[in-house]
Amino acid sequence: MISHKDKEFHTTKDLALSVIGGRWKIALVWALLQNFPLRLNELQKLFPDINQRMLIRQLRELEEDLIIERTVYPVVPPKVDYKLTEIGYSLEPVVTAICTWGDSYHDVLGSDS
Amino acid sequence: MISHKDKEFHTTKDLALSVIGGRWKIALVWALLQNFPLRLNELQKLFPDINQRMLIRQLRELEEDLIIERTVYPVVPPKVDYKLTEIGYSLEPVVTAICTWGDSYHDVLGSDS
DNA sequence: CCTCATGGTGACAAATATGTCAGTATTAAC
DNA sequence: GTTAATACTGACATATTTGTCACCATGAGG
Repeated sequence: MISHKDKEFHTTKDLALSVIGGRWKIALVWALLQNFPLRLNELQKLFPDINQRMLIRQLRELEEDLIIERTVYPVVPPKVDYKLTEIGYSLEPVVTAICTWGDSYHDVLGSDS
Repeated sequence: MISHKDKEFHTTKDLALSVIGGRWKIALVWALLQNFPLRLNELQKLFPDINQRMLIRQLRELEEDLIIERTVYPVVPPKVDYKLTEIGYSLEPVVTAICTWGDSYHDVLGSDS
């Protein structure tokens, strides 16, 4: 059994899904794969549909799961940025596979209705 | 906007996640990638932790999303089997990427505590 | 002092996803 | 007539995830 955050998983793919399964997580990882370090307000501009509270929560969870790294600069006004860790960066093939599949799935849906 | 089941998605990856995001869906697709057509009771044996109701619901959703195909044989006792459609089968790279990443993530977790 | 920018937090509400339990239909075999 | 196998369905309870709203702290610049 794999144990993580008080939950138990049978397989590593269940573990993987628990990490990347959040509503906005793949999107956040995707954004961070492209634009290296991003500040909170930059992320808010990239994802106007996520409210700030939710955005922060998803970022915190990704941080707990060691996918991203949060850096606080001791300046005023505050500056904090987020970037992928090594293991986070290694999600690239997953994100790519999902995007690629999503495109072809979208095509399939489009051509049968 | 991509519209599907009354929901709107900005990107195809959000669409993809809405299809494969269920608690057991990747696991089900993974099982069907390996053992071609599977009957309900075979799936129940493969996943003893999913209760029947939930299993059927996930299967129905995958069917609605055109990932799997359900075949009913007009015999008694009833026989029904499930197999991947072509677009469902094309999820293979996604499932593989998730499994591969899950393994390395598991290793990372293991070696830092 | 007042305002602004930035990056937050806490309490709570609503929505969605999961899980549990009991019940249904068919017909063949005993 | 009773049981057994298979594949379900409906009503409901619980858990988990997401969203909303109001609020806080800092220090610079006016």
